Amino acid sequence: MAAQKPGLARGTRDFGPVQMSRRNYLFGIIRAVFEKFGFQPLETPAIENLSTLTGKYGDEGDQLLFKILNSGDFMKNASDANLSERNSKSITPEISEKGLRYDLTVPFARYVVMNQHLHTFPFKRYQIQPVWRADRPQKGRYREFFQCDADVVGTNSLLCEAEIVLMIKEVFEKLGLADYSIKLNNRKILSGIAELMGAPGKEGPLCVAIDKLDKIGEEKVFEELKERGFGNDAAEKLKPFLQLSGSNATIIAGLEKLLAGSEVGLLGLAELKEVMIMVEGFGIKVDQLAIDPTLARGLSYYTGCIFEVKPTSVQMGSICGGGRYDDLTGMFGLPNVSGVGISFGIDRIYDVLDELNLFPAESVRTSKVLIANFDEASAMKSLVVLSKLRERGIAAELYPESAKLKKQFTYAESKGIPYLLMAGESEFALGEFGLKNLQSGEQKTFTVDQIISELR
RNA sequence: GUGGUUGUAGCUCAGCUGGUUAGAGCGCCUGAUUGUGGUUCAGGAGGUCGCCGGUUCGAACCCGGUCUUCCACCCCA
Repeated sequence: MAAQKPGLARGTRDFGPVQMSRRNYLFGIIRAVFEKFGFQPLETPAIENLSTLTGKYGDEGDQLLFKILNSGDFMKNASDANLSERNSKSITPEISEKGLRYDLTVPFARYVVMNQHLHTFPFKRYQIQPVWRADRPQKGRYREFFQCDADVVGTNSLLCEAEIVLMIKEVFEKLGLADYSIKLNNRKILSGIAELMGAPGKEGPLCVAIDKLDKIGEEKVFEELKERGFGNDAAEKLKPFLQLSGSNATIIAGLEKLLAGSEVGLLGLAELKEVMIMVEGFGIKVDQLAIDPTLARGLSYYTGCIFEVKPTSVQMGSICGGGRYDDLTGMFGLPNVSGVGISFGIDRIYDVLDELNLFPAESVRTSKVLIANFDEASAMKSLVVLSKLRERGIAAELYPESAKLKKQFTYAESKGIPYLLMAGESEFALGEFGLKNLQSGEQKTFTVDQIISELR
């Protein structure tokens, strides 16, 4: 039988030792920051009931859900009508009731509602797990990728928003990434703009259109708005908003005037101002933070502040995003619990750091020393040495065969092991061993105890 | 989901208007060097040209389908 050719499912990747070392380095930094801000870990299943997932991400999102075929004879419940019409959309609920999670926020909301009794509010959790989207893959866009989320539910305090900004700053500072911007806006401001344009409640289409601003330009945005049913004077009303620029203070002052006729809009602005004041209150300057009233991104469940982080020196989509959602737990029967959160897209951050060569060399984990294997008897005696090294916390390994030294050297080098220990017959006779630094080529003779203090 | 694009050795890529045994560099393996790698030299292995089908006397090359990659749209981390 011909062997089948191995391959990966579209949009998925394997992560080798080097990649995993770097990914763990990223996870470690993000986790440490989350914990420092008082967030506690949580994990939820990869698989959720489709009823939990659908209707939370908008029509587009629903389309991108990976659905799981029912176990067993999944066709027995499929209706003849849908079968003969080959109607995929209406037959889906008949043959699939589970799906892969699309993000971590909705499963979190589900968890909160199911476990209200366990937690006192506000509840702060972080969650680092993969999510799946049946999107068409591109650079920085995968079908399986990890999100690193931190969310607070059960408080309306804008302190949470301010702390999110600080966490973003700290994570990227620790990663050595300086070229990025944190864009901040508020859904209520967008609602206000829609209201002033004479199309209250239509912030959805408005968002979609103005989000394309830097791609297609003002004129095309206006055209699109017209197509989507905005009135003729809508464009004129929108223009001044699009032209706002300058410092955050200038933009706030501008918004103050422009939004004067909209109660929601002013509410959103007040929230923005408070977040800015709180960030300032921490005594930390966040130069990357920029208020952008045209920032429209975010899933459909956002209702207040929205965030987006983009690298500025690398061609890449957002590497971090989030916002406040007032009604998510309400969809599962627990109303009046507001939440706000942030999600770091580790796979994109990885690509950005890789492109900018920002991974420290030490981020690759490997043994500190390789004990050369000269012959069976010496190898046997090396085992005690190996134990002693490991007892003292030194990652060490013995080459498993008495291969040629050249081969053992090559092995150590390719694995990035910095030291090679010569442990043959004569060394054991003397009780002293040659320790060679593979990078410098320098070799010195030590007793086992000296080796330990040398390598620690 | 729509339109386009890519696919040749482990890696980066050549391969003329279809014409015999498909090449290079790097890497890998062996030896020079029976216990000291990274340099040098000598040799060697490795490809059903993404997959399936079609046209043709003959296909890596042309055509169709499919998968994959990347790009645009859509949306997003």
